Amino acid sequence: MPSSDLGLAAQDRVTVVTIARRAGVASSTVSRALNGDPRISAATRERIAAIAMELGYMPDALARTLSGGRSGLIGLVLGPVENPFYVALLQEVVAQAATRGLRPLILHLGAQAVEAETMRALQQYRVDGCLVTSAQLSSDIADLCGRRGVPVVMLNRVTRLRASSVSCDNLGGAAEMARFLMGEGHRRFALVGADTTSSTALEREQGFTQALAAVGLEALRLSGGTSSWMGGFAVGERIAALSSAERPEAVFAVSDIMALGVMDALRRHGLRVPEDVSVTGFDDIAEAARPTYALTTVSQPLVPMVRRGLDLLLARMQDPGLPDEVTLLRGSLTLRASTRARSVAEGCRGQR
Amino acid sequence: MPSSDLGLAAQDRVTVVTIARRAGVASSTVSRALNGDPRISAATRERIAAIAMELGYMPDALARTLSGGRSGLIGLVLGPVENPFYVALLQEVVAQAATRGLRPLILHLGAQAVEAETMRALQQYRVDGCLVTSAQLSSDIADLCGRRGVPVVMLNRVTRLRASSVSCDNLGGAAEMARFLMGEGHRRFALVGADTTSSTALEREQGFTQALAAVGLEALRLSGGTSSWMGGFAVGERIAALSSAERPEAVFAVSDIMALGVMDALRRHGLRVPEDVSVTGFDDIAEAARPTYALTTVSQPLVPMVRRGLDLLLARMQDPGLPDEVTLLRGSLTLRASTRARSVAEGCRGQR
DNA sequence: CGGAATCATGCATACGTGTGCGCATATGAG
DNA sequence: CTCATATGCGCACACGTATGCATGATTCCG
Repeated sequence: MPSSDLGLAAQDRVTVVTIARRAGVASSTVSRALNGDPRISAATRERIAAIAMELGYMPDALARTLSGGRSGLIGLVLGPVENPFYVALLQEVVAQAATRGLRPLILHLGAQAVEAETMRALQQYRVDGCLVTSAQLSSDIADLCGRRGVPVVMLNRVTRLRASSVSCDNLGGAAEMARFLMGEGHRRFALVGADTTSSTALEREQGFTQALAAVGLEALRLSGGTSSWMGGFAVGERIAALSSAERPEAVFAVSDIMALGVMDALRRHGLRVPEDVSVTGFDDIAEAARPTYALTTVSQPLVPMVRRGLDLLLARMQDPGLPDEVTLLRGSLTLRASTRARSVAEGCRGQR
Repeated sequence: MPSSDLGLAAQDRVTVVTIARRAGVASSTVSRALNGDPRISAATRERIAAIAMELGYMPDALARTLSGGRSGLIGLVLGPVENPFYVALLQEVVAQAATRGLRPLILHLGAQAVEAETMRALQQYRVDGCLVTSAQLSSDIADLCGRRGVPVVMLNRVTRLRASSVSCDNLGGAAEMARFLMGEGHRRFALVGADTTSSTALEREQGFTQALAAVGLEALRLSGGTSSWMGGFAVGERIAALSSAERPEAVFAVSDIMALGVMDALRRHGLRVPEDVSVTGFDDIAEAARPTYALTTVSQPLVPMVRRGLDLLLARMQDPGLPDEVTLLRGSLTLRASTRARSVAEGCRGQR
C-alpha cells in the first residue's frame, strides 16, 4: 500500500502490535492481558496495562467485530420526529444505550417509508440488534432481521411480526381516561384519531370506545388525517364549529401532540379549556406540562420502557434462540388543568 | 471456533469466497469484478454479478473498513433536542447523509456535557468525520478528532477551535430583523437571550444591538436562563408585569423556541400579539408557522446548511490536508402575523 | 512459427483482534 | 535425576475485503 493517500494527518495507529513490540511479548499476549485472561501472569498483565494506558490504546471496535462477531451497534428505525414523544424516546434510548456499551446507528428517521438505503445499511454494518419505533413498512425490516438472526424489539408498537415488543398498556390507559372523564360527570365525548392506523393509535381508540360502551355511551369519532399538531388543530376547528348542543364536553386525543392542536383551535375560536371543553391526550410529552396547556394525559413510562426494550434486545443478542416476548407497561393518569369536573346542573348550559 | 454459540439463527454469511467458489474463481477476482476493476473481462464480471445478485450478497462494511480505511460512519454530536430546531437539523442530516452513502452514528445527544463514553466510541469506531452542533464541551471532541486526523464540521456553531463550520449569518439576520422592526415604527425593544453564551446566541444579540445602536437606540436585555420555551415564558411574564409605559413595543428572542414562550406568557396575561406587542424570533422552526403563533422570524437555510456541511466533511475525508473553512449562509426574513406596523400616532397610546 | 506484449486471473498479504493449540520453562513428586 | 504436571506465553489462523505482484493464457507482430 502506498503511503501517498495516508496524508500527514493519519497518526500511526496504536494497536496490540505496537504494545506487543514495546513490551517484548506477542500480540496475542497483549490481547489476552487486556481482556483479563487468567492465564497471563499478574506481573505481565500490569506491565502491558501500563503501556496501553501510556500510549492511549483503544481497541478497534471494527476489527473486534470481524473477529468476535459482536459489533456493539444497534440499528435505530425511528418514526415521525414531528411528534415530540419520539424525540424523547430517542433521547432516552441514546442515554441508556451508552451506559450499556451500545452505540445507536440511525438507520431511518422520519415519517416516510423506509428506503432501500436503510436495508442496505442494515446488512452491511453488522448491527447486533434493532430498535424500531416506526410503523410504516417496518415489516420489511423485521423480515430481513429475522432472516439474518438479528433480534428486533419494537418500542411503542405491538406487531404480529417476528419481533419482541415493549409498549404502554394503551388499551388500559385509554379506558382509564374514559372512566376518569365519566367520573367527572362528562357524558358527550369526542375521540380524536388519525387516518394512519398504527397499532398504538388503534388500541387507544378501542380502549376509550370500549370503556364508554361498557356503560352504554358512545364517542363522536373525528379524524385529523395525520397524528400531528396540524391534525389536531383541524379537528379542533370542526369541534369549535359545532353548536353548543352538539359540542362534546370532553375530548380524548390519541396523542398529546394532537390534543395540543385541539386545544389551540378551541381557544382560537373563543372556547375555554377546560371551562367549555375538557381536553385530554396520551403520552405526556414535555409540552403537555407547560402551564399554557396543562394537559391531563396518560403518562407513558418512558424510562422503564426503554430499559425493558434494551433488556430484551441484549438477552436476544446473547441467546438468539429466545422466543419473542411482548411486554406491556402500565401508564399512569396525570391530572392537570385541562379537565374539570362538570356538575350535573351545567350539563344543559349553553356556551360561555 | 466451536459452533455451539452460533445458534440456529446465524445463517451462513454470503461473502466473496462464497461467490468465488460458486463461480470457480478466486475471491480477489470477485472483489475486483464487483468494484468495477477494468482488468476483469465483461463476461466474468457479469457472471459474478449475477451470482452475487442471486445470493443476495452485500459487502461487509466493517471488513471493508479494516482493509480500506474508510468506514462510512460519521459521528453525530447533537445539542439539546428540547429545541425543535436541532431535531429538524438531525432529520435533515440523516436524510442527506443517506444519499451520500454515509451512516450517522450518534455519539452524543442532549444538553448535558459529553461523557467519557462518547470519547471512547469516537476512538473505537473508525468514524470518518464528525458533525457537531453542541457547544458544550465540544472542544474535547474537536481536540481528539484533530489529533486523530478526523475532520470536524460544526453546524450552527462558529468556533475558534480546529474545525470547519457552517452557520447562518446570525449577525446579519438579527440586524435585518432590527431594521425591519424599526421600519415598522417600533422604538422600544426587548432582547430576549439566555445565560449560556453559545456563539449563535451571542452573535444574534450583537447583530440586533448593533443595528439599534447605529441609529442611537437601545434594547432592554432580558435573560430567561436557558434557551427554551420555559426560558422565554419566564421572560414573557416579566414583560407582561411591566407598566404599559415601560413595556417594549417589539420583542426579539434569539431563538424561536424562546419567542414562542414569550408569546404564550404575554397572551396568558391578556396582552395581544401583535396588537400590544410584536414578537419575533430566529430559526423558523415548524412550530413558528402554526397559525396560533404565526411568528415573524429569520429563517435558517437548513437544507443548504446541511448540504454545505456534508460537502466540507466529504472533502476533508478525501483530503485531510485541506485547511479549515468557515461558511456563512444568509438567512431570510419570514414575515408572519406576530408583528404589525405601529403608526406614529399610537406610539403614546396605552394598553388595549 | 517463435517471441514479446497484452490481457485476465490467482496468490499472498495487509488491516486489527480474538482464540485454539502447541511449546518452553518452572515446579513438584517419585 | 527423570518424568508428569502446571504455568505462561507464542505461533498460526480466522474474520471479510482490497490490492500489489506474479503467473498463465492469449494475441499480435515479425
